[in-house]
Amino acid sequence: MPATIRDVARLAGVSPSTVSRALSMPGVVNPTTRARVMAAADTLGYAPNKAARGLITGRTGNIGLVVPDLANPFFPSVVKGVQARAGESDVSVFVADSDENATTEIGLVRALAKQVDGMILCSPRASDHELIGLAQETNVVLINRLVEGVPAVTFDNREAMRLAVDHLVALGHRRIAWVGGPKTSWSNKQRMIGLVAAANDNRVEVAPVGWFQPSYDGGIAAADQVVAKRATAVVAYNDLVAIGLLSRLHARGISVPDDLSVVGVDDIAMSRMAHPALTTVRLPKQKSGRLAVELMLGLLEDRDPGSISLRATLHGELMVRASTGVAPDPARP
Amino acid sequence: MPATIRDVARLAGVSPSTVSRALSMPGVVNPTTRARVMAAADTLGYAPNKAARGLITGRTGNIGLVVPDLANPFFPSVVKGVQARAGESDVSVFVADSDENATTEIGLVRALAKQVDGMILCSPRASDHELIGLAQETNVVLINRLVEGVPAVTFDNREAMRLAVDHLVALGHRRIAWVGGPKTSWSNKQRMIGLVAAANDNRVEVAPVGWFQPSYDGGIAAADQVVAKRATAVVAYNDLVAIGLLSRLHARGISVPDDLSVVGVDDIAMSRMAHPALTTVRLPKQKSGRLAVELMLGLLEDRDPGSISLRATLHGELMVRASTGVAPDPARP
DNA sequence: CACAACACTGCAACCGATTGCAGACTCGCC
DNA sequence: GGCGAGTCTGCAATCGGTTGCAGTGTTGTG
Repeated sequence: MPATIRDVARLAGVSPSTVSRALSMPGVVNPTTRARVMAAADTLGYAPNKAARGLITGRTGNIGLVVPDLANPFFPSVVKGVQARAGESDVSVFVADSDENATTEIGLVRALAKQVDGMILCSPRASDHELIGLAQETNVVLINRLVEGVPAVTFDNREAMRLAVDHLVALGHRRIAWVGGPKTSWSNKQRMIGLVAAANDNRVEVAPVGWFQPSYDGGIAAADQVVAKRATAVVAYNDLVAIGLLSRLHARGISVPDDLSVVGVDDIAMSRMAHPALTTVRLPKQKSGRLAVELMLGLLEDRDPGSISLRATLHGELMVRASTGVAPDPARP
Repeated sequence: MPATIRDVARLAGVSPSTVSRALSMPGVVNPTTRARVMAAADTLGYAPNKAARGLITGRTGNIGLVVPDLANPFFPSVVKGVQARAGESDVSVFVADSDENATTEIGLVRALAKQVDGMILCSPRASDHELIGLAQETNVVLINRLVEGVPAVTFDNREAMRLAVDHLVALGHRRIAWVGGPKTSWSNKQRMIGLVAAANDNRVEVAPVGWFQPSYDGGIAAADQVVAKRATAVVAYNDLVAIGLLSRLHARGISVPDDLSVVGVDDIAMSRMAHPALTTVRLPKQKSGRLAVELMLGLLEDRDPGSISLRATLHGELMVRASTGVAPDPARP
């Protein structure tokens, strides 16, 4: 139904090859002819079929993006960053949601791989081994995950946790509970390590509470254990968990921040809407998406590995809001 | 780099055509041969190139989905529904975010149209005219928008508003404020009409407050005008707006639901996390996505229009939570 | 045993684009 | 006028598949 290159060629009275050249290699074709072709293409509303072009050039002008869960507000921000940067270079983005499932994730990559020039995987759930496998089948850029030899954009998790801890220490907290995310999550591990390191440097205690779903309900589930730890502050794996905590703490009549300070990580939109508004470490989510696309474009540009940077690390920023305050006076039980 | 049909053919010692048939028309090929082909395909990890197949069959096995804003929690739910249903039929989904921009939206559809069998547009921002245009260029299914002659899945907005109004009336409210969404939004119009109709039937007043961004900030912006309307209840265009209202009302010391009851529409995840938890009309978001895919598959199956249903209407469900209560006693100022 | 019917399989064309190569034409210069 | 260089254009092959048609081999029947 839509116009093909042959339709344009016929209307312009030239061969398809000339149309192709007129459109993608200006200068090599006679200006007069070119104008005629352009006019014809215009009246027919012609747009080249990217898939067909991809067959022969090996470049589709598309990239794929897989995220674990679009319902987690962290990811849409990344998606927006990716789409924005991709749009600037005229590449289309195919987004897919893996439902937090490693198998689905791999399946999606395989299904999309042939139709795109490369895949960006955000917080992938697959194993290092599987990711390395994918990376040699197709161009892969990771976000929020570090795997040997695979280009990646990551957040400086150690630094992020240091920001959180320094803030709490400055408020007089000496014992900090930690509500972990999924046990197998790479970023969870990084954050845990960062937290412990920052706590040690400050000579304050860390009380780990275990591993929870990175969701509101995960926070709800963790809250009572947090209280039992008798810490004066708690750092959660991410904002969603922190907001779950806030909710359950409120229900139990525990005052935040008077009895307990709460800190999250991510700074999703919901965090400033929470009661009290959540203190958190803002991660540059959109920027991570933009950067991932840039790495990808670099990968595609020169196949020569080593000539471009394969790593980018982004820094977080502490957003102090109402969920943190000075530690309760220990003299006052 | 990845295996082609020719590689498989060579390994199995047959021609490419046989491989093609073995894979997609079982029964027409000798079981022994078929087994050999399957084995070869397996060892090579062969998967047909959908784009190439699409060239000749006219079917790519992909569908596109455009939403206005992935950061609005309403849309990811729809996306998940679409992906789930599509996955069951082995079709891949390409998701794109139009940034609430009609021009971007159209551009995305055009860019994707050639690489997919059809496009699902959720809450499109484009004009009826433009949508009709798109619908004759490619297969289009709409969600949450009704346009003459274009297949669509919609929510019963009138009924939704009636549920909200009946609930409030039962609680004794006689004057209901209405915080509208974007002026040009189709669903906003429908909800406004539904609200007024339900109010008239119940002989209660409606006090419209104007049009606002369908976001948290939109709710914040509307709150003071709502208060000035001296209504005892307010219905917001959607939950995001309602939650914004809650926040600003709280800041002003207005008690919800004692002074003012608040009702939203959508039932996004955030609504039950709000303080107080938001009473709202739940719309079956995932289901709308699933259904849209089903309409699309029907469209693709038989090109014969008229043989399949082109319309589906989904019903909402009232979720009573803590943000609504009995109307304050008018005798007690 | 001859011949028809049938089940499989391969050849070749095609989908919509790109591109190496060669042919046609123009132009300039001797 | 003839020749070489240079510019532009078209032919045909190709990408990875699918499919109509024809050809081969096997089987069944008279």
